[in-house]
Amino acid sequence: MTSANAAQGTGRARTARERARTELTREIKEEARRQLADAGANGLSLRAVARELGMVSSALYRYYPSRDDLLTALIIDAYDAVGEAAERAALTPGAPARDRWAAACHAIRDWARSHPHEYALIYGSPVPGYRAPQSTVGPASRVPLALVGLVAAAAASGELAGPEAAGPEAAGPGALDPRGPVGAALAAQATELSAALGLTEVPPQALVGAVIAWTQLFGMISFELFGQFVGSFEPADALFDRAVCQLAALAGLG
Amino acid sequence: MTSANAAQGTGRARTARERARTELTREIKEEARRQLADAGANGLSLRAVARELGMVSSALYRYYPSRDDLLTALIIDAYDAVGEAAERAALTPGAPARDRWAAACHAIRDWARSHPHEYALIYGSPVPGYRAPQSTVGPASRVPLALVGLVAAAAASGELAGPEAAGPEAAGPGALDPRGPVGAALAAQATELSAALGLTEVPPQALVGAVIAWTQLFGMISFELFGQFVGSFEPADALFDRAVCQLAALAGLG
DNA sequence: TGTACATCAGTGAACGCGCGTTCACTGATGTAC
DNA sequence: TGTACATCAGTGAACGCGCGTTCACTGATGTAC
Repeated sequence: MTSANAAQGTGRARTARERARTELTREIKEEARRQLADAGANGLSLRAVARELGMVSSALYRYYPSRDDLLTALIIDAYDAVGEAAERAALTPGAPARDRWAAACHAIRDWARSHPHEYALIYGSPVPGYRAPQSTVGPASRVPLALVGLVAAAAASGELAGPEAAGPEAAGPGALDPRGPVGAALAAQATELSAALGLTEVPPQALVGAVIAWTQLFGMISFELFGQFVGSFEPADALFDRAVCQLAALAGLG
Repeated sequence: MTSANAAQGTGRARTARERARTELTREIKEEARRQLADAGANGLSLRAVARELGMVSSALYRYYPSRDDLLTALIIDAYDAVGEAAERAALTPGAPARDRWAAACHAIRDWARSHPHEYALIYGSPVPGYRAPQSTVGPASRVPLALVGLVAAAAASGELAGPEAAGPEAAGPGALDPRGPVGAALAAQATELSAALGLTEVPPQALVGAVIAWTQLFGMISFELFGQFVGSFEPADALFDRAVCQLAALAGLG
């Protein structure tokens, strides 16, 4: 480990080749991200990336075996970036669950607004002809896991509002009750999922509430970024804030 | 008006040319929709459409002056189709508002599931390089109008649950209250919008609730169609049903 | 009813462009002795 | 420390493909007299 050219984790020396390789890999992805903005995922072109980097197109094949592999790398990076933002905001220890929830929602929205094309890449229409490989699944689940984890933590600490806290009228029409116990089919899916996640202490209706809130959150962000609010609720800040409060209530954090 | 070749609305005679033209216009859009499925909006190609119809590509320019105009026609058709489905379900007279709400939500989801590529075209990531013209705005607002109209009708008939019906705990933390009065910024946007729509009788928080519910609805459908539920809540029927009930409550129809 | 003219749908060739991927190669960097 | 060999990043040409759009044209359909 001779200072300058020591490898980060291992003690192996990093050769100039290795350094050049990581650097160029980074530059390729950076340029590709820039091109997502102009042309979208379908329009991402190895030739254009190479051209912009001053290389010949065939040289890129030393770094990514195909266009789809480059796309996969971008997708994983994007999921990791938004996932990390959500985790960082959600896992602030000490703060009440409700505040952590709001912080996570805002962190996700902020990331989406500052990276709209990467957001579209992962939460927009599927890229035709592209099948996401297994390696994207882990990164993709970081955001929902962070949100569900929040609810699980609240359940563990007794912060979670049960259905009995929902007031008299919420106890009304049985299965239609939006905050009451979930139906059998849904409960089965929920318990299976929470078992898979190792979160057995979270009650099914809270998990379901968190998942529904998760979809709402991204519905809101997608409408904002994809232009459905043009001419009505734009800017969408106030609408978003209110939705976040409602979501917290749905997830039992209200 | 000599029976067979009388024009539909006007009394003008329809020539063979006119009939051929409407027929081919229909066939072009039909084939283009088929290609959306394979290649997505970016991949929609005039040449491929022409090839499939047994025409030469330049012939299509008699029908659409450019690729983007064909895309616009598809977008308008899609908005109209989902809008009509929503209206038909929402405007059933007599039924209670809550049921009409659920019917509209299910009608929209059903349309989306049976036309996933058209759904992606209008609610997915924006097509790079394509600017939606003004003519799409009217069709695009049919769905939100149908939903807001439902809430407005409920308000007019006294069916709408006010904030006071939300139970003791909902009256809690002032501005954070998810069902209480909306803040000033949001109220201003809401009243401006309802004035523009000519729906002055609907209170701002009900309008805001309807809009938030609208975003949630499409968040749910997008996640279902775009694959975010793969491996967890799939099929999403039970989750969707529950979300719809919660949405009705948020919109004041619960 | 028949004829002369106008309209317009569809053809075929062309322009100029971009794409992903393969392959044999040169020459620089790294490694084992 | 120096040399022989192996590794591998990047080149340049090529393959075969598809695209949107323009343009001069042919020939069928429609219309006015």
